[in-house]
Amino acid sequence: MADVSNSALDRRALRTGLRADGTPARVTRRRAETRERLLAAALSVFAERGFGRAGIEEICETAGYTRGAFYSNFDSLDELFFALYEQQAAHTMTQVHAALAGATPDEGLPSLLDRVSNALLIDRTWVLVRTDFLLHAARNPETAAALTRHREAIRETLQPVVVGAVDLAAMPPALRDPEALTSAVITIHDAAATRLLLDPDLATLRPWLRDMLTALLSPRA
Amino acid sequence: MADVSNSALDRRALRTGLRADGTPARVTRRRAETRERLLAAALSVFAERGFGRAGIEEICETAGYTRGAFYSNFDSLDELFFALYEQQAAHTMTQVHAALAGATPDEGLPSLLDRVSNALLIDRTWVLVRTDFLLHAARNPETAAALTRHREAIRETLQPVVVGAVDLAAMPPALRDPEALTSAVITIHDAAATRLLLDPDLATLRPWLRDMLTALLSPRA
DNA sequence: TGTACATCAGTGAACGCGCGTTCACTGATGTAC
DNA sequence: TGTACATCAGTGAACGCGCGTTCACTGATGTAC
Repeated sequence: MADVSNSALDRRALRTGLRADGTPARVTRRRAETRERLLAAALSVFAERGFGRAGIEEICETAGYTRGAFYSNFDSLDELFFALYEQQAAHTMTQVHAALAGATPDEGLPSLLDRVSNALLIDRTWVLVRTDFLLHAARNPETAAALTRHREAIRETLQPVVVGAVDLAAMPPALRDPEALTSAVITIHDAAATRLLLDPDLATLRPWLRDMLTALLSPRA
Repeated sequence: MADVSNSALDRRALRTGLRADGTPARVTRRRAETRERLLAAALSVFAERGFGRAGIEEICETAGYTRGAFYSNFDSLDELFFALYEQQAAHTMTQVHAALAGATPDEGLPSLLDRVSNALLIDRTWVLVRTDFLLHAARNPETAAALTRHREAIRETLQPVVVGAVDLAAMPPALRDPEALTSAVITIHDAAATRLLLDPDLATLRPWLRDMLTALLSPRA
């Protein structure tokens, strides 16, 4: 006599567009657009006020809906935040791939990394929200795992490029390992993003980033 | 007929312990302790919940007071947050000075920096709150100025030590400037703090930090 | 050191607003024929 | 393509809780003598 119906599961199914049997349910155009607009509004509200001070009301108003629309699409602000992160993370990966795809075979690493970071470091808005997400992750292991996964994916994409363009033997011991070296490159990029928070001037940031990467990767005696 | 009394000023005077004429008013022991306990409670609540989700009620409860005590000591959460930052920033400076004071003249830079970062990088709690403060600063120029000032102070303290122990001529161009070099050292330290958010294990972080600094400061051909 | 008095610091009750959450309803969208 | 019908997605009103803020009050602290 197991009760098959379960309202929480049903709602989940509704939101994720899966029927009870796993069949993808129709997702109407209208619904998809509402979701998009809510995500876009959330990005802007999170950036402006911080995740902790962003309200459902405010996000819906920004998106041009009433609060019911939110509850029809998400269970909680946390879920929306997570969805937003995944959307942006996917977008980031696309950008990185695009930047690398344009590479000529004999192009130097500095120029390559320049192009990658020009693609990534445009967006103060996203740096603000991403940092909030980092803090959220620091307090929530599940979120931390997702974030770490995404960073790993980026590292794996970048690693062959970095290793192919740097003479490992000329690196100091701690950077002779490809993984460590690529992580270090990403860390420098993170540091640049942090600087962007205090000084929004990209014109000073870009050369700084380039200089730092060049310094890190310059060959040793 | 200028009206000399002004209730906002009066309240400010009360809080800061200044009379209208600038004379320091008596600050009772009781009051000072209440303030301390509120700051300590705020640190813990901010760390646990994030600044954005921390409530006055929760902080007072943690400190063992009712909400009135808060309003008797601060005008707003922002003001408390700022006071907390200044307190901790002062503490940080003390720690840095203490770490440098213990130096022997012929001690190597790596060992020195090790001791500095051992003094600074203990405290995940404070890293959490400081990152929140950074975000707060990113949205609030006045706060950003205070934060930048504090970072400058640290750099000025560290700079002679770094310059004294590194062969500038053996650095890549971008790091030959003492200011840039010291900033870079601090940036690496920041990056380490960020890592602490995702992986609380100090045992892996400390060597990482040391390796990164060593790599950055290792002489070039 | 003790007492009387003045001021202060924190209490706790009261108020009210903002907003999260729910839900019956309706216009919008999609489907069947 | 058009119409009738079924389902869905978002509306907007209602509810109520949590909490920020105020304030008259009182026990604590400090001062004068």
